[in-house]
Amino acid sequence: MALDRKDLAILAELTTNARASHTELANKVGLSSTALARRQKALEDDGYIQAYQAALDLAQFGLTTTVLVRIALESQSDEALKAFEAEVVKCPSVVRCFLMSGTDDYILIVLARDIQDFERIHRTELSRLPRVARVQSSFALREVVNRAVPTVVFGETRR
Amino acid sequence: MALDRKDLAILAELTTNARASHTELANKVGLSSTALARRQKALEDDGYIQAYQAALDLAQFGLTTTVLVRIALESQSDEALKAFEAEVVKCPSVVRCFLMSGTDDYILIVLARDIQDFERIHRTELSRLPRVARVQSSFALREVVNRAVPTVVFGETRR
DNA sequence: TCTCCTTGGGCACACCGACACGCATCCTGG
DNA sequence: CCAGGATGCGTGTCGGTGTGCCCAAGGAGA
Repeated sequence: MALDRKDLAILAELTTNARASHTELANKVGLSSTALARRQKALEDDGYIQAYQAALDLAQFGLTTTVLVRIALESQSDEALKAFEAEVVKCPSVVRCFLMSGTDDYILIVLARDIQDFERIHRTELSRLPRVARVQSSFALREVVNRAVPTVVFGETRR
Repeated sequence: MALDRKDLAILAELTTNARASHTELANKVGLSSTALARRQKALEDDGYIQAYQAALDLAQFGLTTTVLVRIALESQSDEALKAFEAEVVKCPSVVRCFLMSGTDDYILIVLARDIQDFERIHRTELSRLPRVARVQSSFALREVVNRAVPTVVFGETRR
């Protein structure tokens, strides 16, 4: 299935206003409400739209500190990876975890209230992860770009 | 303003089903639709809920490769930072960019179709960024955790 | 060239549900 | 005992959503 510009316009709008009604979207895209409803349903059924979710302001919850954590394991054996991953998914402050190529085995993104809070997270969550050989933390001083979807998606021109 | 468990339950549910109706949410949380409507509006007005957005399946768009890019600048002067940041926000394949403490100046998260596509991005987007001294790329082999909101948010117990 | 068929769009309508309001109740704290 | 805040119920109105039908455009085949 290929997407045309109107599909991309629908997706671009829904990534901003997920609760927009059919008529509302139809006006912005330049379609009738029924044609738009068909397209939107197709985008959902074909899996382009995974879900509709509320975006929370994490700063409002006091989570203003982002930390990148590099973790190297004692060994890269399959058993060690499985043991580590089974535990890291339980860490409540971890929002992302990548298994990486290169020297570092894993990279985590951790959200904390402040530096003191990260010390607590380091002690209660990270240091309890199994098979860890080395942990290296870097603090994010500022977030320059934060997009859910790369703009390249909406720039494609098919059809 | 403090949030109680019901507020957190509302937020937890809305981060999954942003289009849920008042009655639907009310049943899950254990409130009447009118009490829920008041709370939801308060959460929006107080800024806890920033927006409602559709989550796209980026793999459906062919973006299956995540790359972490470490960038060091020639100098950390304010002018160099500003020049770099003004350009990096224009890169269509960059989804996140942090100004970091420590040795690396910036860390980017880039989404690409595959390794060949990242070569193109490296050539057309990254290598054109100003004041760059060193670029180091690491490929994510797998995404172990990917959460929009840390689970710690919903575990708080106030009131 | 003509015709058939498919695909996508628009119009109209009817139904169902959501949303907002008013009011009574309850609980808690002063 | 009272006052304020929060809840729940009921109701009415409004809007969205889904359906059926028709139309236009384009492609395939005879």
